Amino acid sequence: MKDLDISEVAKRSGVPASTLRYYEEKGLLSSIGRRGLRRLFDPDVLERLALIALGRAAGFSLDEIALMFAPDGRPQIDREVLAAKADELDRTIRRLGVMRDGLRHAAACRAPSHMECPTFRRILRAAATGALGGRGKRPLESRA
Amino acid sequence: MKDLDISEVAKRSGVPASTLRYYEEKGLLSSIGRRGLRRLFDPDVLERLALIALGRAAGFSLDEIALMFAPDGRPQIDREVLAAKADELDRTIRRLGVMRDGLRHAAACRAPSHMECPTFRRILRAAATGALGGRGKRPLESRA
DNA sequence: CTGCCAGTTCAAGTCGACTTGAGGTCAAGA
DNA sequence: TCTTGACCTCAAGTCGACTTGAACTGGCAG
Repeated sequence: MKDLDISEVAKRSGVPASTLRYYEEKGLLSSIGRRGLRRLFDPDVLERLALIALGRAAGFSLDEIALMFAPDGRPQIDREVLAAKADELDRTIRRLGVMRDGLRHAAACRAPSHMECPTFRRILRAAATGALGGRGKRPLESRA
Repeated sequence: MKDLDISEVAKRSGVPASTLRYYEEKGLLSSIGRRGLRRLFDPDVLERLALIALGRAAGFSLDEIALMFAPDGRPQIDREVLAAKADELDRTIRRLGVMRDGLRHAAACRAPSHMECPTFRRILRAAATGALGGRGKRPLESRA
């Protein structure tokens, strides 16, 4: 009785059934068979889902993650790719750190208007020149 | 001859004309008049655009940014909002730092398969429990 | 045997920030 | 005066990761 049905996988992993179907369609995971119409999953799928979640948390797209699984299903992760992503995260972290400090400063600044604060104006200039990467996607989810 | 036409603003700010129209439609900025059909902008719009770029870099949505401008056009930024965003960035930065270290480790790890590396498995468990916020939006643009 | 309902498929919708395309206007240079 | 072409509007498309809805199926409890 090891095989799991989709709701069981959803419950144990916290991933909605619709997402599981979507992942299967995308080739990120596969069901081991069917009982009638219903998918049956090998319990290993839970580890696979953890790997996917990890990849997502690291900023990989689903397509990138798909490439990290060898045809046989085992993770086959290129160390260079990992290092490159780590470097990318490093740059992002630095950028966000600058922003955070700027926000912190602006929040505490006693100048009557932010525009009169030299620090704020300096950061503003950086933003205007694109140095802060203002054209990127949103750095995180607000969860609000 | 101070007023700028849209291509002039685009050139000086680096923001495409289509985006400028979009921003105007969204209420993030306004043109000062028209010459025929053509919009004319006050040079102040460049500062406004810098502010918008800054807000985007900090992770605010366009709607949030719109709220930061008082009806009279001056920035009217709630210090609490700034502090809250700074805190949010702090959490993101910490999360990304964990990820970066994990990636770095996995990239350097000599275990034959990542699954045999205790550190990797520990991070994997964290991802599985959602501790790494795997359900958020992508942390940054790959720019690739 | 039968009805229920969890599960299925496939297409379409959502969200945010823009971009693109079709078709129209008009100030300015030749 | 006529042509040019930058600008205009409005609708629709794009991208990624899913979610939602309508219509359908079939294993299992009664």
